[in-house]
Amino acid sequence: MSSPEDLDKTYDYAGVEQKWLEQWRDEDFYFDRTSTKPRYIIDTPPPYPTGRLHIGHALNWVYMDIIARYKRMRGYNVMFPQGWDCHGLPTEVKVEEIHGITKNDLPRNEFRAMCQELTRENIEMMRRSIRMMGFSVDWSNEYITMEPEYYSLTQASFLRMLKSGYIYQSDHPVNYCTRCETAIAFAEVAYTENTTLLNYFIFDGVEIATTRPELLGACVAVAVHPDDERYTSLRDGTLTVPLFSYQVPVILDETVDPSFGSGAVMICTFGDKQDVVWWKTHNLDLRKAIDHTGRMTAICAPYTGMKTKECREAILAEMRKEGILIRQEELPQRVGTCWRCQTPIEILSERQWFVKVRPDEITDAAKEITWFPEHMLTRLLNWTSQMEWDWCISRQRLFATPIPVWFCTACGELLTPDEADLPIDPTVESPKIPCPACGSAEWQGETDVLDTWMDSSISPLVVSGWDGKTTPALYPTQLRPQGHDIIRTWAFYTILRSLALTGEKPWDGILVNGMVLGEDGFKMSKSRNNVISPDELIERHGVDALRQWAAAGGATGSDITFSWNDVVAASRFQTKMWNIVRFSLLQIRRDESTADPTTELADRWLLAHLRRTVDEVTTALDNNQFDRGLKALRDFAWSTLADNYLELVKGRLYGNTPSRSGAVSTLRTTLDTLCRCLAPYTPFFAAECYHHLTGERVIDQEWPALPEYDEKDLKDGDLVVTIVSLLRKYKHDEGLALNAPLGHVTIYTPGISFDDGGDAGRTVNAMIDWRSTAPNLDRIVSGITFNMGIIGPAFRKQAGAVMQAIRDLPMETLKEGISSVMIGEDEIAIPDGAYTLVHSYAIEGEEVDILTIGDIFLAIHKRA
RNA sequence: GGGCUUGUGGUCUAGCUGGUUAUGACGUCGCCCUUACACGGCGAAGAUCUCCGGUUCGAAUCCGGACAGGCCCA
Repeated sequence: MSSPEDLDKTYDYAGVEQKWLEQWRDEDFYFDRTSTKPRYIIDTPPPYPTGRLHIGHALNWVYMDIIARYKRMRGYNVMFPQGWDCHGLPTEVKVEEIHGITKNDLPRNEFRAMCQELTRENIEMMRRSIRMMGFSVDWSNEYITMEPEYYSLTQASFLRMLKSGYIYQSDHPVNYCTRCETAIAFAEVAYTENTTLLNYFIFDGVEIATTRPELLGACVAVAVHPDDERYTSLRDGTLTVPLFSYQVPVILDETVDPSFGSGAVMICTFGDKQDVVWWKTHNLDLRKAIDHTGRMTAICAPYTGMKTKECREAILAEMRKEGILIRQEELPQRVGTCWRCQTPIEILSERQWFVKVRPDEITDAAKEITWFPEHMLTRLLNWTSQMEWDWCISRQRLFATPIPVWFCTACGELLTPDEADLPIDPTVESPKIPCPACGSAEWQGETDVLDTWMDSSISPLVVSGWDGKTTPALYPTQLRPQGHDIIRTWAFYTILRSLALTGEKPWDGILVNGMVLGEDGFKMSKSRNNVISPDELIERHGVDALRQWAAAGGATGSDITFSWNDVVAASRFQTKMWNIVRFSLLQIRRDESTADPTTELADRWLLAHLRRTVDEVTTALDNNQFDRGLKALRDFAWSTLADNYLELVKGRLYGNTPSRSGAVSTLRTTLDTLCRCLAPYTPFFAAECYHHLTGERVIDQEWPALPEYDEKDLKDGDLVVTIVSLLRKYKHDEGLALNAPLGHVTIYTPGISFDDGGDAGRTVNAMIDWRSTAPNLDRIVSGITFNMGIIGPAFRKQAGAVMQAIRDLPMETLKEGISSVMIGEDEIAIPDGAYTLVHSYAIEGEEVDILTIGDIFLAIHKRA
């Protein structure tokens, strides 16, 4: 224990945080694979290594770290691993930018190496941030998806799902980004609003409206509604595509909206998702008009090689020339764009790899998982139930996990590697065997790579120690913490993959955090200039203040509006708490007695409240209600302990009575307990205080377990506190200083006899006489109030009538007390406590001021 | 257009399995530098709980509708 003189007057968060960062060892937070304690594995979200941790990460990691630290104190063997989800386009783009190249300028492997190098640098920067924030990460279980140990597992998972029929390849329309030159999944499509032109033109005599005239060369049919009488004559016939002069069938389909445009729709492969549906149901031809670089193909001659936009203008110009363009209207629309680069997506038909989506399996598993908050489950269920296409997992990129298969150049036979040989890059390595089907020795490696979600969706398996084959003994994990923005992606894919690979759910629970909004209430964005960086916050108020903000800024799961106020309040709480510790240490240090401490009512009362607070915090943390727990602790420390208890016992602490050490020992227990409870929230602050108090490390302590308390101590203590506060208010109203002598006060507590050990009198500087009898005063009933909590349930519909009947009784009757009341012919019993009489007092004899709390009277004798 | 969600003093926020006086913070006003803390203490003012309707003896809380915001999607 240190001497109080060592404690600075104000809490130096920067110094303290630095000190404990140096003190904690990585080993302190390791998961013990040999332990017999119950396990608690957190499936930490692996961030994309941009090099910067943003405030949303901070929120997410604070939740996890609170849980990790709390569970350790509760006796769990906790794994809080850190992963890095490396692959993806942003890094490719960044590398191109840094080196002034495009990825096709150099060999695949050289480009990948550049991506890896940048990623390693970024990971290192983010590691430093995570360490600086004191997150108790288990670095012995770190994983990096681009490293061979990890992506060989990604490849193994691919091969297993290929074997079990979950993965197949097929020619199928996919969402395609022509800038990134890759297929993307629906989950990666973002939608933006804009206005486009709806062009009306004559299509072989029929008026047709289209927003995509550039796809005219990809037209494969014209569709009309079967009941549309305007087009009866066209049924079963064909039309000639203008400008391109080839025949397309006219088809009938109920889903055509006759009121949109002219009621005739041109179907192209593919203008939108609806085209795909019609194309499939009517078995239409496939005409590929756009290639994967976004240029028009040979079938679009003479527009071949043009970008879609140029082609659109050219075709419209040609239509005008031909005189078939009738008019153009503005049309608001939502355009699907690539979520990474905002380029409008095209729907192209390509040979791609797919994972089968089995919505029922996923739905069932999702329901077995405990969702915090519960309603987030609905989002996943809604998304799952409306899945129309399977998940396209192949990408035409470079920095990603290679798809580990080869094709025979002679016969097209597919060959997969032995799992023992993973990881492999099929574009670099070749099989040593000839083709089992045709005997050819020429192999072509698959150049497509895997969607990054294929990497990250096995994270719970990997941290549980998956060998690529059998379900790990530590599976499933206990908790997946993540944001609600990626429920349809990461949560969805992880459940799907877990079921495909193990048949089990990946986690027992999922904790979904909200987004952090800027101070203006909008999503943080550079363009709004409302971005707050964690660094800025830490610089100004320290890590613990940031953590308090994250924990208490809002209810778990809801979006949290950033507020400097909350951060400042957090930092003030630390100062307050620090001063409580300083003051207490001064008192503890003066404690020379070795005898058993004499406890007073106030001491027992404080411990009762402490126990209740611990219970509240425990329940809150067990239910991921971080804000509730922290608020309970702040309220207890500031109000109950500092403003009430310390004020009550100061008199004892300053004196030398035998009950002094009772107060000291109470303070010791209370601060010890408070530090432990604060440890998950503000680990640096708690560590520092605890060290001063006990000389030990709070991270080595167990969660507090306090004895049961006596309800009477709680009630009587509350009464003393109320009395003190009433007397303070009285002083305030009388214009007296709070420490001014108040003279003589008689307190009548009829039926209750208790001993406050003189604490109340010393606190308000008065001589207090406690009487367990009613005072000898004349009193007049001046009104009545009803306790609806009793009246309501007891009388239901009759409540109003009962209250009126009681009000109608003569004051004299009420004064004597009633047990029943007549309503019409019926006698109705009135339960105890159903009403309270409001009194005024007639003062006789000595002139006293009267204060009342219920039936308790405080008589203040104006002269001592 | 659909699904989910939110709407509480000047600002942010808790409560929302219905029950006396609606939580806390910041801000505002008054008094107090009482030997831990003025980043403090003691008090005060400030809310028709978005609006309308319903259920109920009783609604911030449950139901329906409107308006507004957010997220996800068509």
